[in-house]
Amino acid sequence: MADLFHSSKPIYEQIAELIKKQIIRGELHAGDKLPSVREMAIEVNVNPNTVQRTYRELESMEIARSKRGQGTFVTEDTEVLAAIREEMKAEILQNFTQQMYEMGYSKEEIKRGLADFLKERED
Amino acid sequence: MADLFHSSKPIYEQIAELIKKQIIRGELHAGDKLPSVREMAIEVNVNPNTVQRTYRELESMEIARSKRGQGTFVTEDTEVLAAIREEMKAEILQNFTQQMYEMGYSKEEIKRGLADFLKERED
Amino acid sequence: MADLFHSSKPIYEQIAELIKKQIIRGELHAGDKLPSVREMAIEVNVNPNTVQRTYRELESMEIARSKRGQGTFVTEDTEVLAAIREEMKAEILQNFTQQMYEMGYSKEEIKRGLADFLKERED
Amino acid sequence: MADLFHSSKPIYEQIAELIKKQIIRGELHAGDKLPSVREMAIEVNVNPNTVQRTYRELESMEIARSKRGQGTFVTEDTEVLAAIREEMKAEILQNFTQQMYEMGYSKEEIKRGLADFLKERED
DNA sequence: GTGGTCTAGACCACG
DNA sequence: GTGGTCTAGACCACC
Repeated sequence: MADLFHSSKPIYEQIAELIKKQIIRGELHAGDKLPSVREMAIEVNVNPNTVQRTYRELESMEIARSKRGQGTFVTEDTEVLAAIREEMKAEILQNFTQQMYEMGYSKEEIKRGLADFLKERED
Repeated sequence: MADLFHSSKPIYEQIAELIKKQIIRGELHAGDKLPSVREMAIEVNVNPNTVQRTYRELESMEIARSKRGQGTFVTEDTEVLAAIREEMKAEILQNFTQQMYEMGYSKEEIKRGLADFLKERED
Repeated sequence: MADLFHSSKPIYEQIAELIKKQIIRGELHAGDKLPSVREMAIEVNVNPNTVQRTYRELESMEIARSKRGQGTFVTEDTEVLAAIREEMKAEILQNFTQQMYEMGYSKEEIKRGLADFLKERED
Repeated sequence: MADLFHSSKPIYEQIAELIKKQIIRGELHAGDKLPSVREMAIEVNVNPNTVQRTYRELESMEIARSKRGQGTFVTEDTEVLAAIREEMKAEILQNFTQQMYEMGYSKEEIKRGLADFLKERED
C-alpha cells in the first residue's frame, strides 16, 4: 500500500484528522467502535504505537473514549461531535482567508478567486 | 517581543512565507536588499541560524540571491516573482477546497460558507 | 447504570475495596455469603470475569473463601477481619501524610489543612 | 541506581508528580529550565521516550512549555503554578477523607486518627 | 545538543 | 483480543 501521509505533519495527527472527517461526514456515529489499534495500524500501514498515540490524542479532545479490554469508541456526547464540525470549518476558513489577506487580496477578490478556481476544476 | 510563530511549522518556513508575502504585496521589489541575517534575526526574535536557513531556502527557490560581502537580494528575475503570486494563490486555494471537500461540502456550500464567514467578520 | 469506577485503578481492585469497606462498616459479617459472581457483575455493571478476579483476590488475602457449588463467603476468621480495619486505616493515613510531606507541609500544617478542609465541607 | 518508582502507576505520571512537587516546594520556579529529556532519563534511570511523554503531559497541563532546540521550561504563568498547589492539596485531602468516610469514620474520628498517627511517628 | 516522531518488539492488565 | 506502558534505537528538525 502506498503511503497515505504527508511528511509535513505528524502521522498520528493526520490519522486523527482522518477520523474526525469520518465523523463529520456521518460515516462514524456517536458510540461507534473504532478499529482496534492493531487493525487500524495495518489498515493505514503504520506502527501500532502511532495509532495508539492518535487514539490517546482523540481521547484528550474528548472525541473518543477507550475502554480497557473492549476497544476505543466515538464519544456518546453528541454536543462535542456537533462542535467538531463547526470548529474544523471555522479553522479552515480562518486559515484560508488569513493567508489570502496576507497576500493582499480583498474580500471580493477572495470570493472571485475561489469561484474561478472552482470553475476551472469543473469536469 | 512575543513569539510570532506557530509551532506547527518550522520557523524558517514561516519567515520565508513572510518574505514571499511582502514581495507579493509589492512591499519588496526585484533587486531589493533583504535585511541582513543579524538584523532580521533581531527583528523577528529568532536565532540567526534560523534566518540563515530561510535565506538558503529562498535561494534554492530562486527567489533570492546572496552576494558575498553585500547581502541577500530579491531576484531580478521578474518572471519568477510574477510566478510566485500565482503559485501561492493556487496552492492556498487547492489546499482550502480539498479540506472542505473532505469535510463533505459541495462547491456551492463552500462558496456559501466563505461568504458567511466573511460577512460575520465584517467590522 | 453509569460507570462507578475510576480508570486509574483496576476495576477488580476497586470492587475488592468496596467489599472490604462493607465488612469494615459492619454491613457484611464473618461467614456472610457474597453475591454470586453473576449477580455482582450485573449489580456493578462489569464483566463477570472481573468479579471473578476480585473474588480470587479476596481469597488470596484470606478475606473470602469460595465453596464449590455454594458460592463465596466472608471468612469466619474474625481475627483477619479485625486486622483489615487497622491495616487499611494505617495504609490510608501513611499514604496521605507522605503525600502531604512531599508537598512540603509540616505536621501542624497537615492537621490544620485537614481541619479546614472538613470545615469547608460542612453542610 | 535502585528503582524509584512504584509499579502501580505509570512511570511517566510519577515523574510528572515529582516535578510538580518540586514546583510546589519552591525548588523549581516559573521559567526555569527542566533537565533535558536525555539528562532526566539518565537521572531517573528510564528510557528517554518515557521522559518525553512526561514532558508532553506537563505541556498539555500548561505546566511546562517545550521550545524546539532549546529545552523544556516551567511555564511563566504564575497563576497556573499557584493553582497547582491548591488543586493537588485539595485532591489529596478529598481522596483521604473520602476513603476514611467509606470506612465509616466520622469527622472527629478522622482528625483523631490523623493526630494519633502523627504522634506515633514522632522521633 | 534540544525536543519530536516513528518503528519494532516486549510485556502487562483487563475482559 | 483489547488498550497501555516501556524500552531500544533510529532519524529528523531546529538552534
